[in-house]
Amino acid sequence: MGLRELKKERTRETIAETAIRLFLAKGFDQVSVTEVAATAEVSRRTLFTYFPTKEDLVLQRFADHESEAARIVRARPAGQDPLEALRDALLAALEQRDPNTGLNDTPETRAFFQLILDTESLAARLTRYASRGIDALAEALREAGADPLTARLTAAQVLAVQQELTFMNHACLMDGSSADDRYREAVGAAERAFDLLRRGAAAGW
Amino acid sequence: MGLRELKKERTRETIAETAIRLFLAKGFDQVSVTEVAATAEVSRRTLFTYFPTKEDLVLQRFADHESEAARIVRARPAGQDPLEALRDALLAALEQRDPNTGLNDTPETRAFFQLILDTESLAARLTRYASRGIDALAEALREAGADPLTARLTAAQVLAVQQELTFMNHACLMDGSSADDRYREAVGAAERAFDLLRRGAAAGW
DNA sequence: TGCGTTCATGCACTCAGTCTACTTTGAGCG
DNA sequence: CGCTCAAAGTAGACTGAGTGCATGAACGCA
Repeated sequence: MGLRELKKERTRETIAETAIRLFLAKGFDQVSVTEVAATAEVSRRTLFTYFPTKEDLVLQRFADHESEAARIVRARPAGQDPLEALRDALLAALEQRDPNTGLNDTPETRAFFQLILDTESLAARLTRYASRGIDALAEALREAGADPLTARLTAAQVLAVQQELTFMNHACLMDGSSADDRYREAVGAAERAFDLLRRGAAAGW
Repeated sequence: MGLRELKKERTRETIAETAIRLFLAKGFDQVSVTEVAATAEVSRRTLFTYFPTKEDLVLQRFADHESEAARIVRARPAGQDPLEALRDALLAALEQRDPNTGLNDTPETRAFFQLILDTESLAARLTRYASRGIDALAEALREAGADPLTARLTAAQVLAVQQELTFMNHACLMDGSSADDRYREAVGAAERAFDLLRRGAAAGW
């Protein structure tokens, strides 16, 4: 990687970091793109070559995880069921307090989540990234042997449920629980969720 | 209802109708709010008192259906399972070629759907409305006796799956099928979807 | 060292959405 | 009726996001 690539990467990082810092401090709508650009010491125009919209300053990191679920399914051990692989990956992420699970209670992560939930345009775009992941996951499930219909339906269900679990974890943390307090419940909820996916609502009521 | 209310309602209708007509003819991004206002013969400012954003000119009708699923659960016959009620409602909607099922092949409805799917900002906002419905449906499921966790998870699953079914139906219609051609498959897909919800993925693979 | 390509910049522009101050008009009442 | 008030509409300026274009700076390579 040449010096050129390096500087680009660094500029990109600086811009996103600066933006998030300002947004956390003052609120997404209270900070203009012009202010972000000035603080990051680039021109407005440059900022927009790196990030197509203001929302992407915050969310582009999620875009990279768009097809995470599909990746997990493809990388599963031979013979393992896709749903099992997804469940295990989620449990592992919970154990590591992966921010994406909503179970990370460092002040920055909590504030970051809250920023997104408090800002309509950010929440909307995040939901959007999630639903793009459906296509990728459905494709992976087809490769795993599911018929196209089941693949799509299951993909939609899995991602919806994962997002919901994340929200619930975050909500608990914002209610005052520590991540460690919440951990057992979060694991229980995740297991219940995959139980629902595997065995259906009939099994639980 | 006084003359005042009447005129308000009429103005609202005129604006939305005009907007959609223009958007269908030229594309969402090719029509400015100013043009819509001028064509509808109101001021820009008036338009924005009726519709908070440009997207709402197209989508506000969906906002009203936000808690449709919750309503169906609450209105179900005594003793009937909520999932059954939702399935029956979906089957009935398919039979009536309800536009919300994606199974309506009048040129206007098809074009309308396509407009939304083709326009990133519209698609994003629509997804957003759908996920707002989760809260309402979860509440209704709790009233029906589900524990809070199961209620939320199930609500998320049901709405995700319904949206997916709608997309699939619309995609088939855009591929050239007539609504009647697609009807049987659509019913099958819906039944399969609720089967997945009720009995889980394990039952089908 | 020089040359072409890629990247950054400044500036002007369009368009969404808001604010303020002003005019119109339906509703209610004597 | 006509008066009056509040609700509704209007005009126009303003902020801020995002784009197009022409120009300048910096890297990579010979």
